[in-house]
Amino acid sequence: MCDNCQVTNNLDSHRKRLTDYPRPSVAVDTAVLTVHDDQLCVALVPAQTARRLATGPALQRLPGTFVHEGETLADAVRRSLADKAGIRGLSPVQLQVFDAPGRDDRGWVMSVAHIVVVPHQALADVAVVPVSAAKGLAFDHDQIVELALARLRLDYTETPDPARLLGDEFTLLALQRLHESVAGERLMRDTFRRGMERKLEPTGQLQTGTVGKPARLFRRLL
Amino acid sequence: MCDNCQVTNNLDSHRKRLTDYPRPSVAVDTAVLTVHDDQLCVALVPAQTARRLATGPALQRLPGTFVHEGETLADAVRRSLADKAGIRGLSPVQLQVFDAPGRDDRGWVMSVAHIVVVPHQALADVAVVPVSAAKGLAFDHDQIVELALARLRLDYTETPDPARLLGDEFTLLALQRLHESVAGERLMRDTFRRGMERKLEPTGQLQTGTVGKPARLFRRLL
DNA sequence: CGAATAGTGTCTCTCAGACACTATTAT
DNA sequence: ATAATAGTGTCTGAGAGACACTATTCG
Repeated sequence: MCDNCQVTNNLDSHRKRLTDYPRPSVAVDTAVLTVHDDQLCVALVPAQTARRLATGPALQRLPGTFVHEGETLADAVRRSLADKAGIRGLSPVQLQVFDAPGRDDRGWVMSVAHIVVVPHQALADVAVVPVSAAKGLAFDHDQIVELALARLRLDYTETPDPARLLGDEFTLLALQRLHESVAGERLMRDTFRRGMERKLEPTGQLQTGTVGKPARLFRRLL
Repeated sequence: MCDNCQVTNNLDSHRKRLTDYPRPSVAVDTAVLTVHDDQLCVALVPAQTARRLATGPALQRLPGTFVHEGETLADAVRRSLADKAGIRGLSPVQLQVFDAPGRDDRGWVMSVAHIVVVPHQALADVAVVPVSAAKGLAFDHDQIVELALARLRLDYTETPDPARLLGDEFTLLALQRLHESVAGERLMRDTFRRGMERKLEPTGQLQTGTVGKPARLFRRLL
């Protein structure tokens, strides 16, 4: 047993040692997802890595930052996105730690992957690409996008617009279009309506100004 | 070893070096789960905290350790369990990072919670208590147990003994008893058999030496 | 034999998938 | 009127829940 870690016998000696051995840098990297033109998209920023400097072609990466002392991971996510895109009021969800030694050629860096979902308008200043085109990213960010995608799709199979991209009131058609964009495939109208209508309540109001029979507006239950 | 050197080579000059940031200590804490006497149990070790020194009553915690440089989180989990219980050949599954500032009164410590499932015989040297009795643990370890429980139960609803507690061959009754222990409740025989038999194949052999009609032995598919 | 467990059959209810039909609006 | 969308009805097949029945072993 390493005696840096065998610390439980004497608290005072351990207090000294906590900062005495090597510690990793801890970063957060965030898959910022949105829907634009019926496409599920992810925000990317330019990467500044040794590989880019050496080989030329511009690498892209997910926005991220190192965690500061006294800050939670979620706070670090919010800070990095506020700095890079001016987005606020987010609720980051933690996905997984990426800890492979050598994943970052700058040294010992662990990254805690997060997911955040925002309306497309909030991403005016950021490059956004369809998730299908987000390949070949820096570090292990391809994997993070994969994970985020799987998580988001799972959430959207169970709950009507859990990320609240549509606001509080919406029609069933708008909801279905959104869920189809997230899923990346068409959904059956009957099954979708039956499944979702149980988790919604009608507001009593109708949508106006559209072609066809006016649709009822719904609100999320609970 | 000097990680400053390997860092400075690759960094842009205008960037801060990795080691210029304050870095957290990163620990792993593991919910070691097992089934004993039809009860789902978790391994606990004595905790040595400031609170314990102040108030007297013995606190318990999940086994854990700080992560070493050049080591993955899974390796750290294996090392901590090999040291404390002599267990080997594990496949730790990562659950979640606990990062609340102040969660550890020794300083800035993040803990990556893990789950590991082992046969009860492997835990001879460790104190094991039913999960229902694992309350009031040190740090945020109550939450980790909760999470681990939810995860394990989810896995066991979908797959026959995913942790392979029963070995490679078993009867449907043994499998059902195990799944009931994990779930903490009785399961319906019909539904359980129908659901599981699709994911199993009969070995062609029968169990011997038991009361009643001899049961077929099954093996996991795939 | 009776107790205990294994394995099969079958009825009902729910729900997904699929299709058809009616209703209401804009152009 | 026609296109387009909203909403409802209904048939079918798969599967869960529930119960009953037969089969095989031990003591």
